[in-house]
Amino acid sequence: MLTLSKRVEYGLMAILHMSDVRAGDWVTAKDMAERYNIPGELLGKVMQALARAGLVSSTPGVRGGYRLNVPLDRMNLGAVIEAVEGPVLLADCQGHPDRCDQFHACTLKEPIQHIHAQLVRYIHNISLSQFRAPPALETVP
Amino acid sequence: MLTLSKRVEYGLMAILHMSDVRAGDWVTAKDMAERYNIPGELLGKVMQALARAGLVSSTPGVRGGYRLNVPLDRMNLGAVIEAVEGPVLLADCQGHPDRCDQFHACTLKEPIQHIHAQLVRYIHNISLSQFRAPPALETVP
DNA sequence: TCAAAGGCGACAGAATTTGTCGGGTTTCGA
DNA sequence: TCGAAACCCGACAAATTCTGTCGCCTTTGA
Repeated sequence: MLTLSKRVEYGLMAILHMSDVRAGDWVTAKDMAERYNIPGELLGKVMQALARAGLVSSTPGVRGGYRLNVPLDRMNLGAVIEAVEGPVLLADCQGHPDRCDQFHACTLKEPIQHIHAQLVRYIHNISLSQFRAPPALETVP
Repeated sequence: MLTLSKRVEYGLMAILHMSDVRAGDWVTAKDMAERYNIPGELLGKVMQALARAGLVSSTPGVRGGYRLNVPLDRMNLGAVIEAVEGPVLLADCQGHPDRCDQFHACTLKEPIQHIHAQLVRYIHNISLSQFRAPPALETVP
């Protein structure tokens, strides 16, 4: 709960990596997989998902690879999560209302939709540039 | 990802239920399980976790049960999640750094701690009174 | 024309979550 | 005083989800 999946982590690592490379250069999934010790085929799938969502561009062929399609500071955590895992659901009754044993007795349905909307907005406001900001300067009272 | 577990849902339903009952009345896990169609033993464990965290009081014995220990508007979502599932982790490398195949190559460690701290603060600011607020009045620009 | 790359679907293994069972301990009331 | 009803707790089985692997296809460029 509230834990990023491996796939999202891999996607974030790849995105950060690509943002370090000379703009316009193509980077292969294999390269990144080796560098970060990520299973190659899995990173491939994650990259394909990011490409489908338009966050990165891809080109096949022998000199192919991936590159960022959007500058880092215009990407956000919510977009990456949704690209890699599909829509965020706060409760799975939002996705599979049929498989919920609490159906009509449930007192959470409506409030969950409310909180869900807040949370989605929240994660879409977390810019990926925060992922390379200097360590948080916590305000200690 | 970002999905509330069944156990947290059950805990929330129980808390909302108890906040509806005359203050000071004891409610049994069995009663709530039947009313909301929740497996009894499971709800029992969830209630025990809430009790250990001090959110509810419990009393054994034939006229025993549970009751709220803290008024609804002073409870928050983060406290319930942590009571039921233990500490929130944004990445499981925070809990099991050993089992992370990316160890030193990982570029996410520090930023994740930063975002994690933000997120924990965020969910602790979601008051449970929001779970029975009227439907969200979205500000449409 | 061939090696190297992305694209995709199906599947096995691992891990987590959910639910069940059995046995305790405490309390109240008949 | 004794038993029913409740909380308490650990261990285990079942179900689900997540992770990782494999095979085959298409595209590109030297």
